[in-house]
Amino acid sequence: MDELRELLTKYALQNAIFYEGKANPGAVMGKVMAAEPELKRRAKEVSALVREIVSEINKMSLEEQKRMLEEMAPELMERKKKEKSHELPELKNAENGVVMRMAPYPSGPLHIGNARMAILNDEYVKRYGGKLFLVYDDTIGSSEKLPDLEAYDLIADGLKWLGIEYHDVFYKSDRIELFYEWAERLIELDGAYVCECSAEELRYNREHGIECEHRHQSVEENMEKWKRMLAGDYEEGKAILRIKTDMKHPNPAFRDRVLFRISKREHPRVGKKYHVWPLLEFSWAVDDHTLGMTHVLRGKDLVMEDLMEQYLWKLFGIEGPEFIHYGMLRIKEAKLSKSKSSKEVKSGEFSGWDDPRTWSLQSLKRRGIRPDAIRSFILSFGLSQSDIEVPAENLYAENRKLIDASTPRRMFVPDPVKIKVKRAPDMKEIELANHPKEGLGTRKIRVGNEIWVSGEDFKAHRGKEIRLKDLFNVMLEEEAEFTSIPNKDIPRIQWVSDPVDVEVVMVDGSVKKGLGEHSLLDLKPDDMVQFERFGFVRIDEVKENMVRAYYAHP
RNA sequence: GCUCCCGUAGUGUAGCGGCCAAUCAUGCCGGCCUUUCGAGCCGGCGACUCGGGUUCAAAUCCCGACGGGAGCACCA
Repeated sequence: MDELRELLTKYALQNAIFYEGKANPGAVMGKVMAAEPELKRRAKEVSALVREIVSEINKMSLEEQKRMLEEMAPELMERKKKEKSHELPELKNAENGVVMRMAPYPSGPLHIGNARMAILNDEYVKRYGGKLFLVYDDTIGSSEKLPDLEAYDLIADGLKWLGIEYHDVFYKSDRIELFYEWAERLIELDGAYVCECSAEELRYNREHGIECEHRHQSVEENMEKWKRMLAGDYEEGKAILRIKTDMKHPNPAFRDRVLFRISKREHPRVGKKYHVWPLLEFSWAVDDHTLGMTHVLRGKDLVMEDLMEQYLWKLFGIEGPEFIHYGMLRIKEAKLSKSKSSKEVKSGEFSGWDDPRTWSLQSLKRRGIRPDAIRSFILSFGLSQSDIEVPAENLYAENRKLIDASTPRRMFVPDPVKIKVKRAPDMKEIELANHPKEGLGTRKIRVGNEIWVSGEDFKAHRGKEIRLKDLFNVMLEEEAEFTSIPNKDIPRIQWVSDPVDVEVVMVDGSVKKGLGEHSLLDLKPDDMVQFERFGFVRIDEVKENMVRAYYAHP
């Protein structure tokens, strides 16, 4: 047997014994090519030979095949498992370090969608070394999207909590004059013009590829009108600075976009100092260059902005960073709109920026979700460009992994129903473990004549024998008959005696009221507990006879 | 309508010409364990959108269809 024939036979035998005695020529071929890449040049010849050998081998019994392989190449008898890592993909041109940025708009706190932007940046800067900047993208916005002074701190708090390390902070609102300088350069390059069309005209012209009269103004005329814009000679909406691209550009979104517009609204940081404000594309074209960015991570909704920035850099003759996009992420249970939440918070409909319905980082913190859980959750999406909708369950699973072992168990009964146990044995106090597996100590529970169970359990098991978990068995009624003490294989339900009032703020903002065991009063805010058969909660407030908690997840 | 992006199990995700008869997580189902419907352990279910092409070889490359998303704001 020649060398090639022997090699092919080994792999064919291996494939056959892995798959019930029947080898597949394609699969064998693949293995062979992977093992001996230099055979690729003789692929046709090899392929024919494999077919021939496989058909021979498939005539043999599985036993014969095994014997033969054992003789020829025993090392191939075992299946090897391949290890795979699930890391973020490499960035191009990042070997010498990176400079990256996070650019939140301060209209509210970061929500879990914004956390993706922050975490991805943080991961890459830590991987390659370099700098990460926080750049508040606080231009004047729009009437639907207003910058808000308290949002600056909410954002910084959220980043800190997430463990994002950044090296410097910038404010767009401090850089307006820099943008003016670059605007004038652009006008001088005849790359932009002042347009006095109305928003409607502009939209119409853009849709139909029509050039308006202003497009043909001279550089001098444009400069003069620009100066008048800065001087305040125009009212809002009466003049804008537009880039000159091509009104017939196949992509309507690319046609002569607006670079600066007039807004006389008051800005929360700089007041009425400026009334000519840049738009995102222009300010970033300048800043991505002047701040020395190497890579920019942004959502897929901003691809047009890449093109505009690149177009501007070319006009200016400067270089800019690489852009990397990720797809749109939605949490199924959350409606990720900052402006909507903002209204509900301001109106008092929500309890604040940490109301669970906002899905802000603050709200997740209040529910007892760990920042590390958010990080693994976010990293599980990688850098994919698909638009995805993920159930919050995935986040909860990550969090559960982190907290389960260290979280004590307690009993809690929502919508309690009081029962009296007749002829109950005299048990003044019992001692229960805080966790079924981990050594988290014990606590004592005083047992009185009156016992409460949850309304739901009462309804479901009324008239039947149930076990009050860790206590004894009863026929479940308002006047419950004691039956026995030893554990039985019947439904086990939670109960409380010597109770304290408990309120649990649920994810939808509603409040679940019930009773919990007395030992809850020993807890402190931020402690996590699992209410058995109810879910994990974070203790938010402990008063004399009342405990308030936030629901985390099942 | 135009432009761009994306289509791998229920949901996400890895893979990016042969080692894929496809990874991992989550979910679901079953078993064990357990005085929680939790956790753990074991086992199972479940996917390359479709049609052409290139190639000895396609989830992977090319073309087309279909499906989803984003942009076309004087928002970011």
